[in-house]
Amino acid sequence: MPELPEVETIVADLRPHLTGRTIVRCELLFPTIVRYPEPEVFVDSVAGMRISAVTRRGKFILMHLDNALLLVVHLGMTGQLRLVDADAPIEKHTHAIFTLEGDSAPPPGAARRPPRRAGRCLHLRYRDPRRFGRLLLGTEESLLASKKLPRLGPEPIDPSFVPDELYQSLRRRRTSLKAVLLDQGAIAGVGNIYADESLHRARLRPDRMAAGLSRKSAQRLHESLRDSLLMAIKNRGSSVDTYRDAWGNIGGQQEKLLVYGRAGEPCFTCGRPLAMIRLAGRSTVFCTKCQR
DNA sequence: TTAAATTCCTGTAAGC
DNA sequence: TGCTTACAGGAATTTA
Repeated sequence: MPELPEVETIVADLRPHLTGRTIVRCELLFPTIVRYPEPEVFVDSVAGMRISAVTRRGKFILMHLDNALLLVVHLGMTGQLRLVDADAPIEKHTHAIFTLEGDSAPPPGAARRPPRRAGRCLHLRYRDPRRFGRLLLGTEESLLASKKLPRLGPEPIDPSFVPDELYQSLRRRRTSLKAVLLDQGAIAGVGNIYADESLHRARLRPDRMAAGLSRKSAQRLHESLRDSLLMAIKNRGSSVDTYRDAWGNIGGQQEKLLVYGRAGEPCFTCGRPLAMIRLAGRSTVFCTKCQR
């Protein structure tokens, strides 16, 4: 599942190859993947637009276009954004194809080159077997006003996100720690993998009430959350399901996960089998001995 | 107002 | 072997 580290990896990969390029046209093979505006308007509006920047907010990929327009991509569970040669075979479940202006010169400072040959058109393709993802287009104001882009909490890896901010958002909530971590309005970008990982690192039970957590424990959670996310970014994300980077490669963090996907297996710290419960509608794995 | 439950969707794996 | 069924989950929507 693409969470903050996976989305960050894709954005960092795409940025040098998309910045400054123009979208020649857009083709929707599955129009309802566009949630706003109407698909026909979307297709007409992106054509001819230049991409001035590529950024991330929570799990959203933001492509900044002319006229303050944002082309927004949310990958949902199985969404993939790939940069490929225009003549590459179209994979099953490809829902949108953006043809980019041809330019044989690779962008300066490109760490990884996409698989393309000089003089060929590039495609940015969106595929998503489970179709939980979505595409949006609009100004930030219009997307927020229409509630297509939700109000998001602070970025957990931003230096401005301090322990006290986490403490304050936890103490207001009468639900589990896990539920708050998954709430995008509380903290942006955390999903099921890194919620479980950071709670384990912080030695906190996921079903503990958020309100009532001590300042000291909140500080520990703040640190482990940042550590989990930054380490995953360093390892280019977790490919536990279908996640692939912009070139179709898997990440490396799945090899290093402490609890996610390891229910019944021994805890790396104490050896006790990891427990699994259901919290906030999600399977939740933790150690009953190490996490209190 | 807030929290919990439901819904969407398809590939995969378990069970018979 | 082949079919059926349960499960995975992000977030919008609905219900409590």
